[in-house]
Amino acid sequence: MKNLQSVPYEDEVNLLSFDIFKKLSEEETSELNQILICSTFRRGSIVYEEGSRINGTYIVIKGIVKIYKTGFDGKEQIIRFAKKGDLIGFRSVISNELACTTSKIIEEAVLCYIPGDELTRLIKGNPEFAMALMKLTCKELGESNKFLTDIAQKTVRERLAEVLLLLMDSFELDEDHTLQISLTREELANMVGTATESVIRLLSEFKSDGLIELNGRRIKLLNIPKLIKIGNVYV
Amino acid sequence: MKNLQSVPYEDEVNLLSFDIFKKLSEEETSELNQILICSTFRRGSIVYEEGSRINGTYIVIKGIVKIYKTGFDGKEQIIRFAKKGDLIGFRSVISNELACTTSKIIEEAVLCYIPGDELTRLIKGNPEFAMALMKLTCKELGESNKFLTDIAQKTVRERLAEVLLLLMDSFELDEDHTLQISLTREELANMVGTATESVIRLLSEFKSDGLIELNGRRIKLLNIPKLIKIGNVYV
DNA sequence: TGAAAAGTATGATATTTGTCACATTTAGTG
DNA sequence: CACTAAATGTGACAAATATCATACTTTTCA
Repeated sequence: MKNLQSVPYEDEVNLLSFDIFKKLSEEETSELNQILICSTFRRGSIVYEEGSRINGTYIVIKGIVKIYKTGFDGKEQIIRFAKKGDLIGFRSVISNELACTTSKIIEEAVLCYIPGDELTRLIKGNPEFAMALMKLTCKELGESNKFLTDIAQKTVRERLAEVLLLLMDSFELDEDHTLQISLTREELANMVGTATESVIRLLSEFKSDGLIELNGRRIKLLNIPKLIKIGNVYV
Repeated sequence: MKNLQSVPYEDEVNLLSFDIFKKLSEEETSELNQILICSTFRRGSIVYEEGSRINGTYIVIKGIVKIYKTGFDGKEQIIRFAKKGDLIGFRSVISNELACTTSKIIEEAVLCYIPGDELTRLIKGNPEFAMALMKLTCKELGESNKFLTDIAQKTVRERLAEVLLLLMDSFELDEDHTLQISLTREELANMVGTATESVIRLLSEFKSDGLIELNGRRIKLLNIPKLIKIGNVYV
């Protein structure tokens, strides 16, 4: 139970560089800047836990946050990963419900806290901002329904290929075609919705089929068109 | 390809009786009333189809609408049912994407069309309304993520019990403990995310265990606590 | 640095669930 | 009302996936 602390982050944060805040006025931005509390969170830290009350939202300045639900038997289901520019926890603040997910840092992160009151004030005071936030939520809802359908209908093999491609879209590949996010096999399984062993087996299979290359947790995508075909992924 | 037409609906519609419009002012309500186009849709009608552009949203005045996505192999995944007071199609209007679901009438319905422009005007002009709409979306997102986790982790048996309970919450039981919605076994399967035959088998099993009683498509819930236990449903 | 913990890998096996075939019943429609 | 299509029900079987056991490897951190 260590690593749960966060330390203040002193650098300047330029809110306007994040899409979601683009619509804010100068005053709103500077006011928000006054209120923001930014901290560095170490790997493994829990930002908030499912079932707890959240009184504000966080904007991710850097790092990666894993957002997951815990099933009744304790197994994680990863809902999404948040990275630079993403908001986390804001759903529960708006709907005024207890957090329905847990947020855990998987790559050292800087997060800035925005109190719920301030968020509400911005929404009510700035229709353009409200609209942007609503768009964001609606897109997320669309993605969630899409993935729901995939989990319900696709095989594990298809879903694994799809998840690799989703990760590619979110975190890009480096020059070497390697996924820029490092996940354990168990985490991959918790995204795909399957057993860890199944992911391990399928990854080896993809590897021997020349679709990917494995170096510990680093995954290199060698044949993207084939992965698209296997995953039945249509853009 | 019949039944696709809708006929004008002439009765008075009292918008303020719907939660989502409670925050509208008198002028806004009467203006909206001018613009609303209400129609009766027959069973089987398609309101809008996945992939098409939607330029407005519909409020359900009466009846039941099935909202589903079509998987790559043509199989339906039911996302939700909309009933009196629910908005449909509004997600795509806000996010300005093509419809990501199809809406089909499964019980004769009256729907009123609200053009996207009007919806946007209301959101921008009335922060309370914007907030209410956002709450709605956030709740839906929470439910979607919850169900995603269930589909990923629970067995078909658990999910079927859960779905019966969800239907009970949405559509209530009559005095006779019978679910007030009539679905085919295939539709149940398309909610649960399984094969039709599996639903048929499990329903008979529930029946012989004395949990439910079947009369064609009418399902009577006899032992709700046991269904809760089987479905691992925690409120 | 080195021990403990966590993660990865693989085989054997059990379980769940889907698929196919076919009979029967029910519902919708001219 | 009768006829056709759709839906329901059941068995046999196949396929996909989970589970368990165990060995090996890597990471973590005291």
